Amino acid sequence: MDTWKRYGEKEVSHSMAHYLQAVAALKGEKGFARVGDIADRLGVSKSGVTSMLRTLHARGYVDHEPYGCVELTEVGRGLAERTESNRRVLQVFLTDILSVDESVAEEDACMIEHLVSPPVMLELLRLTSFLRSDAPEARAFLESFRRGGAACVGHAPGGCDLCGPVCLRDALSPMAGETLTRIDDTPR
Amino acid sequence: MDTWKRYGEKEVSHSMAHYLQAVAALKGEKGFARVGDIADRLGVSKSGVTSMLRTLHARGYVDHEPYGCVELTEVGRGLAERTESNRRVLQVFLTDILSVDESVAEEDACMIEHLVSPPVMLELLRLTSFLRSDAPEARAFLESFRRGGAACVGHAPGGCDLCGPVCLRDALSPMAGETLTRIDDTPR
DNA sequence: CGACAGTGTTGAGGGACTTGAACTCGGCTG
DNA sequence: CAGCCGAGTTCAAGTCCCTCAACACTGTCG
Repeated sequence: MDTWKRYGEKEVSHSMAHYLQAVAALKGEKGFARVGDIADRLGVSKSGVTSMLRTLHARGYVDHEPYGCVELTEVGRGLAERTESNRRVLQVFLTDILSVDESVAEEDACMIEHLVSPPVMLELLRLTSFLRSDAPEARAFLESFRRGGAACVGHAPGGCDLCGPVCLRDALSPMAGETLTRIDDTPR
Repeated sequence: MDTWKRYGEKEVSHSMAHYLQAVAALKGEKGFARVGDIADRLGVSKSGVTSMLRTLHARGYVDHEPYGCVELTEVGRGLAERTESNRRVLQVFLTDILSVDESVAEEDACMIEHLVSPPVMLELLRLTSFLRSDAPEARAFLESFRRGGAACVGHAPGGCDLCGPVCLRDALSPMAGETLTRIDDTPR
């Protein structure tokens, strides 16, 4: 099993994804993206930007002639837009459905936005939009869920069906802060 | 905005998380964890293992005297178990709720297991277990959802409420393979 | 005891990403 | 048109994680 090694073979790394998003955002906001603006926006040095642009150019994601502005290629723009959409959907799922703090949601979304595969994003989008719709099944479910629906059905010393030998709830609760208080064992 | 920079400041990196999980798994399976076993399991060189063990030891996650077996510290065991639980919950959410292919779910879970924060995991666990329970609201909702509930409510040229200026569905569909066929615009 | 096989470590080196210092480019300004 | 200044680049260096090659340890068997 070496699924885990594919981590380094992702189309874009976390850094790359954010450089691409920065370029796209600057183009949108000011019409052009310069090295210094990218550096400021990302909080990195200009030399770091130059060198990352070299990498991104080598991969065919940006065009950048020395001392000039940065342009996204078709592929680069697609990646930037996809990452941005992923982030947005994740953020909405985390805040609106899971009711997690805005700031936590933002951070988590930012961490994983570039790692979630298209099929998963597509289904997550569908789930989120359905849950946010006014379909009666959705409203009924969400209401129950928000009132404190199940956690760890089947929870028992030595293992629950979902989280395995060491209950996730037990492992997580001490670190989850106030969220903890909403969890209890009484399902439905 | 430099949330994105905290990526490198996570408690454990992707690699570390998998080394810790490997040690925990080997201890569980054979009672002890040796350098070579860890290397085989992860598909890395033994020297890589030695050097990572040095790093993990420096952080207080493992004990390892030269030429001896590897032991997890309390903290290390906690991290390994938490990551493992995260993976399991994510996997179940992806396969059972989002109905994503087993292999895709496995890969995605593996990519993000160490990045998702405890409050999010806790709520995701609650959502997943509630949706899998036999509560009537859950069954009704899931049934509708599986029949093809909404995607991109509000979808319109130029932007949908959820996925932003560039619709996630449009960006994703060409790459999502067969999943695509299950998506259409007709909500409920 | 002593050599061998298996196991583990060290060390040199590489790729990705970052920084800071020093240098270059290009356009304003006096 | 000379000088200056802001913007961008190059270069050396550092960190993380990995590899391969060479060396060191350990336990077993003759």
